Amino acid sequence: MTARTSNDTARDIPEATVARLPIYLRALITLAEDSIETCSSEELATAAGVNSAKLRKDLSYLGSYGTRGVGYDVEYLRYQIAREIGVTQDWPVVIVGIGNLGHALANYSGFRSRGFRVVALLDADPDRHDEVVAGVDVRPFDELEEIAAEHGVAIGVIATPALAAQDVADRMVTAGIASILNFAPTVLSVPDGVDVRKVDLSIELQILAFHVQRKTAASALAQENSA
Amino acid sequence: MTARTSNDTARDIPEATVARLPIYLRALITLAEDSIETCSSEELATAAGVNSAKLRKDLSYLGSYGTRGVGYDVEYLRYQIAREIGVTQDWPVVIVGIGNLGHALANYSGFRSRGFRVVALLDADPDRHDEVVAGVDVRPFDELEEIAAEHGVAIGVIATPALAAQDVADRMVTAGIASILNFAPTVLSVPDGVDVRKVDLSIELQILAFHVQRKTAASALAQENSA
DNA sequence: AGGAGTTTGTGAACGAGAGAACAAACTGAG
DNA sequence: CTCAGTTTGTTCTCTCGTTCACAAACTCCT
Repeated sequence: MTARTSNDTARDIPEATVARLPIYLRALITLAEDSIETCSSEELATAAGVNSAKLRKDLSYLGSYGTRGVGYDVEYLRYQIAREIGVTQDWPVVIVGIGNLGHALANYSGFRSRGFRVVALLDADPDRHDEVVAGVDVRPFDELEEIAAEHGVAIGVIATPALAAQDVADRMVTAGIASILNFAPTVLSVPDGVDVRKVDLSIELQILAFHVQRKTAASALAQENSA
Repeated sequence: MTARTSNDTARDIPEATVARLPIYLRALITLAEDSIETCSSEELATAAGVNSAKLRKDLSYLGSYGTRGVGYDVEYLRYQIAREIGVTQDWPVVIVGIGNLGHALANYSGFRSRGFRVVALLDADPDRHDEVVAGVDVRPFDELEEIAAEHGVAIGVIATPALAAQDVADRMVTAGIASILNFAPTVLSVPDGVDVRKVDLSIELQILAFHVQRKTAASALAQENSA
């Protein structure tokens, strides 16, 4: 997925593990809210919806933060994972495209609570400028470079229609944004070293539909055979 | 991911391949719109953002729909993939939770164009009932079973806050909905045979943040070494 | 102190997915 | 008809990820 460019000095953590760390983090936060101070790999795995062996192996890539015979200290492990992911620091983010989805993203509380701060909402449509969404000004798309430089933005979110997405991505790359979260239903082409993650709502539904169809086809066949 | 319950009579397609079929489908639709009648695996692979060998292997699970020395007929392959996924038929869908995200989902045109028809928007808040969003009535959550039965709903979308999500999922399962797309930041526990896919906005950002951090840490280190 | 009972961290087996490479099958020119 | 050129479908290998199983390390009770 992500291009490994430079020579990895840090021990590298498998991509599959990285994708699960935020899940563990959320589970730990929930446990902490319930005033639970210690948990076993089994308990944490259940809370995160994974196998306990997998959880232990994942955590072992970060270091040895548990105590045998006891388990993990919730607060301590929570901090270690947060530090590893990088959510102990503040991440300025720009969102481009203030349609329905852009609105939803701007209002999503899960961003702010994880250290992601929306510093600007950008839209090409002049009618939307000077609007205020979720306490943030909507600015002209042309100001992207300026805003990115000013706030040190490293992460950009694309919530435009498919047609505009590639242009937006190009401009983001020019502006020095090397990590992009793309909600537009398009394959983006970007230079090496730029990290793109894609979220596609209709693809998720299609995958579900495939499984539904397979299930119903299988049961119809079973019924036929038993007749 | 998905629990394989029944004895698979159909040749089974690897999960990784299933996840890519909708991408191929979209690429084919784009090609068709550009009046391209034939394409090679290389061209289609580029349009879909994958390796051509992987594409050919994926397609080979569906059957042998290409012609050696020629390539694939765009329209024919498009139909075959659509049929395999199941998007040639109509899929009634309910969305629960009409916040910002629910609104965005209800308005998302990519659903309707792929055969997903939103038959109802449900919300527990009585103030929202009889509102109309994207041409669809907002109904009380209590009517879930009734509506699901009436329209033969097989797929449910959860766009509620985290706290409500498990209850909603339980009710969906009771109502016979065995495929759930969950946008709430929670791990759902469901009986075997129920298929849950999760989309988590803040997790995607956290994964990006991890890579940014690693990149900047690596370059800082490189700079240090060269000094 | 010692032993029974837990629970972590990890080595090793296993399975799934990615990519290279090539034979099979087609087209079109001569 | 034959041969060169093209492109698919598939086999093989390698890498990555998952799971099992167990030694190491800790607690607590006697």
